[in-house]
Amino acid sequence: MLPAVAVSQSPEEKFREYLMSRPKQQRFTGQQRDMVRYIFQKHNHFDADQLIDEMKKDGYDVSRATVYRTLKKLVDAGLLRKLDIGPRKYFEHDYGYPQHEHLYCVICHKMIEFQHPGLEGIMRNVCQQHNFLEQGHSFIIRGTCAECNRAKMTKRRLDLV
Amino acid sequence: MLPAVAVSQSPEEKFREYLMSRPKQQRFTGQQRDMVRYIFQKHNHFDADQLIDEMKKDGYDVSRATVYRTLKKLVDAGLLRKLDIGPRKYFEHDYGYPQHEHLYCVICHKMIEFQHPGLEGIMRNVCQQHNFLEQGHSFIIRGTCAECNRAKMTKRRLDLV
DNA sequence: ATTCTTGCAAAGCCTTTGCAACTGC
DNA sequence: GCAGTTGCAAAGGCTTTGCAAGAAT
Repeated sequence: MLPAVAVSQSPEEKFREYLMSRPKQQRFTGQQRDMVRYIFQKHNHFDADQLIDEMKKDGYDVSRATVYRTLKKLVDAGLLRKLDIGPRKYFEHDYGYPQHEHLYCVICHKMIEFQHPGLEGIMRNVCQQHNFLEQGHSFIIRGTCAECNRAKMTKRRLDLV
Repeated sequence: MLPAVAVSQSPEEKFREYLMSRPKQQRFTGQQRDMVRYIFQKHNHFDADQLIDEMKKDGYDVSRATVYRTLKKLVDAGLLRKLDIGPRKYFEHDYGYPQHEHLYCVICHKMIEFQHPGLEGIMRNVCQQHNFLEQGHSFIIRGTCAECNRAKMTKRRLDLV
């Protein structure tokens, strides 16, 4: 987990502002407020289903359709980032959280965040070269994490006995 | 389009070899041969649907289910790479084609390939730091390509008249 | 002959949507 | 009270699968 980025507004305020400023005015409802608070109270990666399960387990009354609709708005508002990993769509904090990339463990499905000082320059470079206007990017390295590697090695050793 | 990488076998041969070497022996059928030849005769990015359409247009008799099944084998065999771009799954040559990353134009859906000498080192670095064993990666920069940017600018100029 | 592959259509999975009831402003 | 939101269930897109018929070895 990386250090947070200082922001002047709470996610909730920022979302209200986004809703107000649309060409077509949108409303800030109780369920949306619950979702924003719930999501920004912890830091992790989640997909729609996980969020629904967790929120229900914690006593919130959320409907699948509304969660999908609200997640879309949150991405649009710049509060969340969407990640495509294989067939699943994950979400993670964007507002108040630094830009980063991911290592994705194909065994335990853990996501490890990383930053690298050279990346930004490379991207700027490449885009310039192709006259390309970046809107966003995703850089995901797939493989096996330290723990799972250890487990595999232990297992291999046991198999040899 | 990048320069090809020299390989000793034809894609077809390499696929046969893969099929033979499985724990459970698999067969090389006419439809699979058609697909391998068709796919490796041109270089481009495609999804299952596009491939089916194009092959049908060119007079081949392919069924959706078999195309999906064969594409999966081709990825497994190391002939194709799979890309997740938003909701779509694209395929591209892996065998005989160099490692590269993508710029994806959100307007015209063009995919531009690029390579950058610094990337490999960064990845090796990051993986080492986390004791992570890489199996593959995807680096996709989303945005608007040179042509679409030009078109937008022209349009803006016209709108101002 | 045996075993794998094919094609169909049905089922799956995840996400979106039409619509009537509801609620924020 | 108006306009946007909700929840349901139904529809969507894309992919996978069960099964009987067909093909490869």
